[in-house]
Amino acid sequence: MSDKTFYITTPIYYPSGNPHIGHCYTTVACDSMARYRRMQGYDVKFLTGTDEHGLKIEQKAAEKGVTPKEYVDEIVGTFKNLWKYMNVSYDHFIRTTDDYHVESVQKIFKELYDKGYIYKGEYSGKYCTPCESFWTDSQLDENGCCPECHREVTFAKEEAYFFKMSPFADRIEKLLTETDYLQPKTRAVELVNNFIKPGLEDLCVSRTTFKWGIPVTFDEGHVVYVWIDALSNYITALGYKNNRPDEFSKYWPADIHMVAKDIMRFHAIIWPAMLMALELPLPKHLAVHGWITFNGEKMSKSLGNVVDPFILGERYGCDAIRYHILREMALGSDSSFSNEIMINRINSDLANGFGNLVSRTVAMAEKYFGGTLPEEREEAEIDTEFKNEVLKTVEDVDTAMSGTRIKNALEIIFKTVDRANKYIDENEPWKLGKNEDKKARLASVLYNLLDAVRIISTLLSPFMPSTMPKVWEQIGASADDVKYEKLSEFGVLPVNVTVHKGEILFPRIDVEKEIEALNSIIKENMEKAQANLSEKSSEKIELAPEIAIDDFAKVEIRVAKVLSCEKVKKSKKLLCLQLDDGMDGRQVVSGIAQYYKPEDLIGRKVQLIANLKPAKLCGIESNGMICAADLADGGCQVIFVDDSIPVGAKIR
RNA sequence: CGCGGUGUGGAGCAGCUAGGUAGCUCGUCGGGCUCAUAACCCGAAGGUCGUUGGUUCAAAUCCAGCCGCCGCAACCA
Repeated sequence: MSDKTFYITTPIYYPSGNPHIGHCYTTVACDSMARYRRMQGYDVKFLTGTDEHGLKIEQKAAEKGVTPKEYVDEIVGTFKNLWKYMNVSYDHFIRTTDDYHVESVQKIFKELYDKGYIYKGEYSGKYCTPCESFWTDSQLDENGCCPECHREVTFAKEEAYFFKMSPFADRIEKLLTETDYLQPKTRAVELVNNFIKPGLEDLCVSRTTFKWGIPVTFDEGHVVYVWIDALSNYITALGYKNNRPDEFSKYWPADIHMVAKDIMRFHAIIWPAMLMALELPLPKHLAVHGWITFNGEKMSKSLGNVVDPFILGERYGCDAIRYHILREMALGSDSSFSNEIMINRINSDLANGFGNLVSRTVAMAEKYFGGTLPEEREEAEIDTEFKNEVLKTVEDVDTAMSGTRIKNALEIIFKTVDRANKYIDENEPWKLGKNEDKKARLASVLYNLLDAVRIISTLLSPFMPSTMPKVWEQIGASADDVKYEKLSEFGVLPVNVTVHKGEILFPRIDVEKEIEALNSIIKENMEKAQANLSEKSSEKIELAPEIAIDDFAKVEIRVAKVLSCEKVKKSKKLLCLQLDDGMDGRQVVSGIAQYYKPEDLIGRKVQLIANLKPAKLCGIESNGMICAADLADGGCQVIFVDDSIPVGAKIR
């Protein structure tokens, strides 16, 4: 093994549900980076895993009537199966329930406490007693109630441990703005402006409201909250402060943490702060990629618009799925996945481009030479140019991969595939084949093509590891021929190489037929999801605690008429309504902009909670609220009042 | 006036840092070829580079304003 090391990680995924193509995205990208570096001779450590603690898992397990551990064990199994299926070559799979991880986290927590970075304080906020949960204001539902059970919340305090972030603010800002830690860097400004400039708040790192977590060793009742538990997996997996073999000194700091943009913040700010507090070196790069949107919509499990990666893989082969994922992936921006884009991509690049190149080259070697090339050769001037272009790809790919630009690397390789197809036309081997005098020239052309395929397929092997060995078999390349060191020259395959025509690598897909098939699968899924939703909502109606008539009398509901209505600028959800309430008129802000246009409301009569304490939303005063019903699909419908009822009438 | 990004032929994008013939992939049309997975190769059509103004001999590129879209933050009383 080389002394050059390469440590790359995926986030650890939260096993509250089965994995989907979004998880594949990050994991397959890391896998191709890991395989690429391994091929180059690096001593690679590739880590993935699952983040298994927390309230949500505890609750889901309770719903199913199993222990949290039993619950996650099952889902972790499906993650591992998917990675196996997608040919993901992780070196270690960490689970935050693993003993060594628990041990390390407890030590890390204690160390931070001893160093004075963690202190005991009070966590205060809106608390829902039945759910035993704290909620921030933004998590509450539209009535200011618990988002889980929709009961009233109370203001409460509990003891909690906090991690001091402020001492690290300056260093983190520099890390983000002055180094190339963050890829792409455009997001640095966003982070600095939104979080660092307003002042970093101390982070709550323990909870007493649930049990399913790592206990704080020196204070019974407290469990370590997600941050320290989950983020530290990147070092506990290396044996940091536990009895696993010490790989920490070898692999740390990590070369790349790859994450999706939704968890960028934690890896860009909190994780560096933790490492600074522990006085450990910082990771070299944080590669942030965008979301996947499917058919233009955000992917959503509850909507059911996600096609299961297993099903896609079964239809087109896992390498085709891997290729599509990697080819569309870009750091920073979102990528839109649609069945049509995917199928067209597979057809044009893999079937027509690469697959067909291999097929026609091998077929000609068989047709003209019975499979084994003769040794007589005749090189031409045109060959040098071709060879140089092919060899150039190797360095270009390396440049792209060094910047984690996987998509770019694939673009470069496929440009060379096109070049090779063109080389065939330039030489018209089918004409050479008809002329006995030209056999030596023909042998040279075919040899150059086979050797070019050797280089191309070797470069592609980190991205499509299942298919490339089949290519090597077809072009008669030995394991030794496809080593990375041999990519810098032509003439590696044996002079009298023997080819073996095999099965079609990437069959062409019938676009219309497949899209129809996939759409019906999606439709079925969505119907199932809908059915699930309505089933759940009908089962789960649970009333809020009983109230007395006096309590109800406290609420004053009156009929009001909407005089005018406009969107609150700079907000997505808010409409600002001017109401005739039978008194002096009033202004109410309501979060229904996504469901109603201003003109839909003007002139209509609505129910107004008239004695609600005024509040400011986005800087605009709101005096009361409008009654609306929540719909099962997450939408909302205003309760309009019959026009015959006069404005100001009291409702009870 | 919260912060940031983006707007380029039908679609998706590159080019903009260091101004000077507008480029790539897919699609469309025409031609060629027949070794190959109805694949491959060549050619063509198609763009006032969001809009208005400014700087300059010269602006997709620099500056200012406006419009549209997206993301983050805020926010569902």
